[in-house]
This record gives sequence, structure tokens and C-alpha cells, in this order.
Amino acid sequence: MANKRKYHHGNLKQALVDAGLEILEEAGLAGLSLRACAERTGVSHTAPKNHFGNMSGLLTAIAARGYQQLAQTMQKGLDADATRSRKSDAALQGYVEFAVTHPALFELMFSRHRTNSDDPNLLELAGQCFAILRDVSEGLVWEWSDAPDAALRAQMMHWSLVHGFAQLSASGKLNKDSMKHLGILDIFPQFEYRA
Amino acid sequence: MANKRKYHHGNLKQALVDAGLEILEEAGLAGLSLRACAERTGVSHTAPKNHFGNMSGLLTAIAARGYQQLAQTMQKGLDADATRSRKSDAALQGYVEFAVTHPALFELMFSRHRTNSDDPNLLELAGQCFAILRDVSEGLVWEWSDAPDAALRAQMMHWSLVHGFAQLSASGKLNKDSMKHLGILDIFPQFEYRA
DNA sequence: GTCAAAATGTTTCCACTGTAAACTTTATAG
DNA sequence: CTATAAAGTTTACAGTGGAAACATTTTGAC
Repeated sequence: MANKRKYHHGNLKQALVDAGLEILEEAGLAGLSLRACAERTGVSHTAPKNHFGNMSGLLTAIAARGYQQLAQTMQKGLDADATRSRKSDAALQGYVEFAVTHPALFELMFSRHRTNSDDPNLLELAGQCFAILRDVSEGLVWEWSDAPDAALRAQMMHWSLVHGFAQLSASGKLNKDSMKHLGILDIFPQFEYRA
Repeated sequence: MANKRKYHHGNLKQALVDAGLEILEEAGLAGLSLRACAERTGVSHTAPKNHFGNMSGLLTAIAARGYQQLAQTMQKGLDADATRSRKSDAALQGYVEFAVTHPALFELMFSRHRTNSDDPNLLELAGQCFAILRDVSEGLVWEWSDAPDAALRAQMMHWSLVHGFAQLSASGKLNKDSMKHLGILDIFPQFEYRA
């Protein structure tokens, strides 16, 4: 029902997102254009409008797939090393690894003006990523263990630290020599866990 | 020597950067174009080429001015509250405040592909910002006080945490309810200081 | 089955963008 | 005073996203 190859593509929507992800890897954000996605899919440059409305819609769908992949990267690490003493380590490493491996996609995902940042699907998938980080930081305490919102504070610190390290790494702002032997796990604070 | 207003502008280079900063505040990164900067400055759209070469050159100059302003914001807080017990607090607040107040400029500053990220002037001014963060974190210790690179680890954590919080705040990813009553100082870890 | 209607793609056109080339005007150095 | 460099303009061009009118296919109601 999908491979007639005549007039209708079959599942153009998914194919366009795939093309966008490929272009992002090959040419970065600068090379990602609506027309390039359409051409790579073998379709006219106005065809995407039927599925995504406009460029922002397409970029939003690409970013959403990015969050999907980010969640998978983190989850895969968690599954592969479920007995790790600090559960968060696998998720942290996955987060940073994703940012460094796919810098253009990572930038798009956290770019406010390019995407429809209130898109329900985007919010849902992004929420799943942050839920993973929230889960692995559950039970994390800090010196404000008895302060109100202690858990929320720990989660925000958790996320801010890993996201900052990931973005600085991906944008090349961190000293190369430092990067060589210091990773996120080397600077991540030794939280205490509740029993 | 600058206000003849005939053929030569006088100091077009600075005026174009000023225009770019204004557009960034009013219309965001999407509205920032070479032609818009030129028009606002009252000059033909190819005039910038003489001073910046191409679009990347102009964006690089704008980003550089952004780092200048970021350093000023942090330094101003430090000067205004020199007796603060934790020197770093003023710098941290300045960093986050800058990101939230100028989200478009902040995104441009940390965007790798838009600017000439190896421009000497850009590197110099960016370095001054990170030097401020490095200075206020001097003497910061952590539980790996006796580990090698202890100071470097503390600095990287310091910077990653504040940058992550700033970027997540600016890109609207942090829960609005959380933002209402929790700021960077609420989640910033209580480092110990050496005597 | 038939056929109107909706979905999906195409063609054509337009305004806008950055860049290059040739040209004009002003400032400056010798 | 004048050759030359610096600073701006005009013109042209390829690429971008979007709108409108059109063509083709699928689907749903009868």
C-alpha cells in the first residue's frame, strides 16, 4: 500500500523527517532547507506543506524525533548497565554523547524560535527525556535535604549541570585539553542517596 | 570627522553591530538579516561587505559584543556587592539574567555554525567572560579536593551548571512554576571555601 | 459500482535573502 | 596636485520559504 511510486509517495511525512535528519548530519543546520528535504525525498518543494504546514512544522517534527533518539540513547545505557551503583551515570553519559554526536540536531531541539515550541507531540517527547533524568535523580539529596522543594532543587541542578556540560561540549567552548581526560562523570557531584 | 552624512558614514562598522543588536531584541534571530541591518543604518545592503566580509563576519562581531555585555553584566554585579560572602553569586545571577533578558543574542553567542568561532576577537572576549567565572570559583573545592585537577573540575562544574540553567531558562524548557520561586542560587551547591 | 469530495503532489509565481562584479564617490598619501 | 586606496552604490543572480491554482489519486457515501 506504500510502494506504488507513482503520484503519491506513501509515507512522505516520515520520509521528509528522515531526509532532514540525514541533512542535519551531513551539512548541519545551515544546509537544512525545506527544498533540500523535498529534493532528497524525490518530491516537489511544496509537497511538505500538506503534512507540516510550513518550515517550522517540519523542523518541529525533526526536533521531536531528536528527543525520541535522545531518550533511546539514555535508556539504552540504563538498560545495558542496570546494576550500576549510580543509575544516573548512564543517563548522563548518554545525554552528553548525544549532544556531541549530533550537535546540529541538539541545537535545533533547544532552539526556541525555529520550532513550534508548544507543539503537543514535541512537548510529549521532550517530557519523556526529562522524565528519565528525573527518575534517575529520584532519591538524590543535597545539603538542603530538609528544605522545601528539596527534590525539585536536586532535579533542576541535575538537569542544568548535564545540559550545560553537553551544550558547552557540543559548541566547542570547553577547552580541548580538559575534554581529553575530564568527562561529565568526572565533574558530576557525588550526591548522596537515601537508603 | 564623522558626521558629514554624505557618502561615507563615519563609523559604519559599529553602527551595523548596534543595528544588529537592536533587531535581535525586537525581532529575534529570525528577523536578523544583513539587509535589515543595512537598511536600519541607512546604507545599501552591500556596504557591510567592506567591513565584515560576509554575514558570518557581521554575526561574529555581534556575538563578540554580546560577550562584552555579558562580562559587564557579571562584573557590575560583582562590583555592586563586593562584600558578598559568596562572590560567585553575583556572577551567576548576572549570567542567567543576561540569558533570559537577551535570549536571541545568547543563542547566537553559543551557536557554532553562524559565527566564525575561531575569530581572535570573539575568542578573546568570550575568554574574558569565562575568566570571570573562573576567578569567582577560585578556591572552590569539592569532595575531590585531593584529586588531580580538582580546581579544573570545580570550574567546569561551576560553568556547566550556570550555563545549563541559563540556557534551559532562556529556551523555556524549565517548568514555569519551578521558575517562579527557584532560581540559580536556590539550586547552586553550597561549595566550601578554603580558608 | 459510481462519483463527489477530500487528500496528496505539481507547477508557477512572488518577495526576500546573501553574494559577487562593476561602478562611483570620497579620503589619503606621496 | 594627483594616483591610489577606502567606502558605498547599483545591478544582477541563485537560493530560500510561501501562496495560489491546478492535477492526480484515494476514499467514502449512496
